[in-house]
Amino acid sequence: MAESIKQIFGKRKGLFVKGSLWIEHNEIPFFGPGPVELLERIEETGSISTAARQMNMSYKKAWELINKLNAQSVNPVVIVKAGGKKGGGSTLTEEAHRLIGYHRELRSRFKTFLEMETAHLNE
Amino acid sequence: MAESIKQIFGKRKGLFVKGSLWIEHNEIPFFGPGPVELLERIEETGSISTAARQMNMSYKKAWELINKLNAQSVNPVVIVKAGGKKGGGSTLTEEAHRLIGYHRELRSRFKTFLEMETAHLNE
DNA sequence: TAGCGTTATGTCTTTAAAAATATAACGAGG
DNA sequence: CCTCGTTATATTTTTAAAGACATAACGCTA
Repeated sequence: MAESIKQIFGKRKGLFVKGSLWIEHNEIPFFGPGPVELLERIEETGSISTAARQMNMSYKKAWELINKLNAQSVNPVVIVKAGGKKGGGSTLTEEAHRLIGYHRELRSRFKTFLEMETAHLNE
Repeated sequence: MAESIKQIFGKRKGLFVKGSLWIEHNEIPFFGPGPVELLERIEETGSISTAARQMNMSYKKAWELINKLNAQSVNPVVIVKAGGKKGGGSTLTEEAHRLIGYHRELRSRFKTFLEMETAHLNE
């Protein structure tokens, strides 16, 4: 079956099954690969702005992501403080750590799925 | 594990794992859900333009999709004829049928994957 | 050869998303 | 009470995608 597909393209290489994955809460998509990396970097740096800089993301976009994330969960996922020592900063809550861990596993399973489908496609 | 995630959101319902899937050939994405439906409707109607109309898609966009599809495969997937009886028309080749069938199966497996992950997420 | 419905393209406008820019609030520490 | 780096937010500009419009080519049929 699959080998009859790949020969449509002639070449052996360069045929992949790709995809993207996210979580939706009440119809609102809220957790793709971007937010996860942002959370991880916030944990490392303790700052939304430097985390965003590292990812080459505008502070505004990062802040909006965090804001949305906090709004959709019962308890905030990132606790933020403006002003004070070193100007302020942000730290992750337990919920954030759980989300990161879960998403890592989910993405790993998805990666396996895509690799299997790609292998199947290339016979 | 998963139940400790869902309680972050408080509510029981409305939590889904969603995703999208496509095939890439030489880094170029070329086959998502849109093109499949277009192919199916071309088969039914024998015409790109009426197929596009049915999907509420502009003829131009439909034509670009078909063009790209034909360009990336060794043999054309849709054979098109301008002018002639009834003004012309389009028919699918064997390759198109194989693509449609394969894609249907692929999407079915993906659907199962998403449903399993959603169930797992909601415990 | 005129008419018809389709394929084939170019261009222009509209819309939406992203990026850039600017500015204010915050609050501990010097 | 001033500075500093961060969070918070509004406004403008740029860019990209989609859509709308217009027009020509095609070739069978009458």
